Amino acid sequence: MLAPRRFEETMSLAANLSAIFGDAFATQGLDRSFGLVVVSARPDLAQFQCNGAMPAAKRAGRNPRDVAEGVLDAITDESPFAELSLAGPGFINITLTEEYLASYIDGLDSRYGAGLQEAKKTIVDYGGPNVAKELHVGHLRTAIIGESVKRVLRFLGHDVVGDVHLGDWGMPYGQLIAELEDRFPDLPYFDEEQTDGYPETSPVAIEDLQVMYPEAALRAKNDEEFAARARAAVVELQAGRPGYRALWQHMRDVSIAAMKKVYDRLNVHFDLWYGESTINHRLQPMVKRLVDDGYAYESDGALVIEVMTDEDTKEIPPFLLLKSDGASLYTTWDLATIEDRVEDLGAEVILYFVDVRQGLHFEQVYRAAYKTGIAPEEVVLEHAGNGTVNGPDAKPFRTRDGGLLTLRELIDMVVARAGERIEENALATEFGAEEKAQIAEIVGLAALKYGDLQNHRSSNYIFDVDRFTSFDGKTGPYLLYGAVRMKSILRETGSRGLAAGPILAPDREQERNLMLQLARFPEVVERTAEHRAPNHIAEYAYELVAEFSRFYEACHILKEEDAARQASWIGLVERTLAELTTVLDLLGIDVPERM
RNA sequence: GCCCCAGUAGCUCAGGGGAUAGAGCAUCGGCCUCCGGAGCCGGGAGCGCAGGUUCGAAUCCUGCCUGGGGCACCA
Repeated sequence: MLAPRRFEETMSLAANLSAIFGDAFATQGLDRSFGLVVVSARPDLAQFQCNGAMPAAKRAGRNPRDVAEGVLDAITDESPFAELSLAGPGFINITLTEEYLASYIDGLDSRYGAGLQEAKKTIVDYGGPNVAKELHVGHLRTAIIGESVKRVLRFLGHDVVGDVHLGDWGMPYGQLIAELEDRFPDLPYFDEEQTDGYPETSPVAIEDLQVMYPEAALRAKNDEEFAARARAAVVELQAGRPGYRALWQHMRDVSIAAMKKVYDRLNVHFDLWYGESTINHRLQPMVKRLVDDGYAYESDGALVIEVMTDEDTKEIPPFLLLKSDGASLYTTWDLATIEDRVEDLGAEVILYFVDVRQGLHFEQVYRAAYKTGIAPEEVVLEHAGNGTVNGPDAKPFRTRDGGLLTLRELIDMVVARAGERIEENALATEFGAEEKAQIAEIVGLAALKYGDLQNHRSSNYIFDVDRFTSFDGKTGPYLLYGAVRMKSILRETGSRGLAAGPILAPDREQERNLMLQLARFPEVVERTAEHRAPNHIAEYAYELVAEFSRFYEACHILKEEDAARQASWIGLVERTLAELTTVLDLLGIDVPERM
């Protein structure tokens, strides 16, 4: 079956054609959706194809070739088509006239044919870093995949809010408070008599926390007395003990400041810096209601919600609402966060860009949310899981000594390698050291992001700094090179007083293919949004640059003697650069002026 | 034990029930009077196994094999 599509919403080339064929199917008493036109799988035969005659015939109990004949006969306006033909069991092959294609490209605006979807209030939950711990490799994918999908959804007209959703409310902060109390017992935060007037500056820097946290965590593991104090500290923190809250606020502030530096470098920007603590005020009322309404019951001393239903053939463990000591935990917070997002933010769609290994957890949370009415049925809760960044051994990436690599170190590594590549290739030789460093930063980040985003979000991939920073092949640097070369051409034509003119009907294969490529953008963006998977648009970026390179090879703009043709080509370069820049921006990748 | 995900070219990965399964790297062979050769053109090479559904399956279903991951008081 064909998936139902609402192609009225866009003005894309394929959508225009789909509308024409949809009408033709409708005159045959068949569903319009069978008119879906897609890029041909056989470019040697046609540019586009419509396969709807086969499923339509099956449903109508007719012969597919007859249906296709009927559809072709029903097309009233054949002016866009250079050729329409029937092939095989019922494929309709479509080739456009050069004039129709050129006129379509000529009419493109800054949306490149993409329509706006019905706006949904969408919360994108990505990041999820823990306070007091430096960002590490594990935070890379969620950040850049979430950022890209956020941008894509926004481009398509959705009302999108990105939330970092900090891990800021669990055991680590009890452990840190207990650890700090041991080390600095005289600090005012630990004086139970004092309830305000705490210092404004933090007693600990982020570097202190990064050293202290692992030590405290280890201690809690081996020292039961310490662990008990840490647990007690969490309870008091969550209950609102002023000194603990003030200290916690310091830890949170210095952590966020450190994280922002890394996220800014990645071009990842959150609208909300909410965290688990944000919904603390909701916990007690929510739990009380869930108990009162009979959803939550006691099991082994803990409070749980049954989330398995009669239809389930598999085992789903109950949702843990409160621990047996009465404390809340991440499940509680995630549920209350849904309540918060629905009630306070008006969320219609909540997307979680979190490691795929959290799959069962989210399934439980979503089931609990729907069952209890915290999420109304029409609210979409979706876990867009991401895989891991692996080392050469195909296991999650580690440093040589087995430790976790911080995200900052990872970025530095790629940027340094990109800088070496620039030197090796004797590029940017005329630039000063500062500009070179800026270029290396942009190129390195493009290499890192494109190396990641070209993989499907849910698959693991092998991190290979040499491959990612290579200037050959399907890499970030190659894409930037393509964009920079376009800029270079436009600078050159501009300096010669040459301007863009109307797009003429293509008279070379490479010119036509570039136009056809430019026209594919809308469906790619929609597919990216639908699957919450930036690899589709990453693939498209490569195809676009590759198509441009062929055009560049075949159509020498400066040498072209026909002024109208030359102006048309300049216009084509302008449109290609503009679309590519948009595509790269949707991936969160910046383009330098020169490199 | 149960559940989830994956297995596609030598390597790293795409792939939307449709025709002849695509890229990049590597490899072999071509192309520099030319806007930036970081390029372009071409060759060889592949869907884990066995069934099933379908006019049509890498794609959907079942079983098996292999690998990774997850299974309430950590997040």
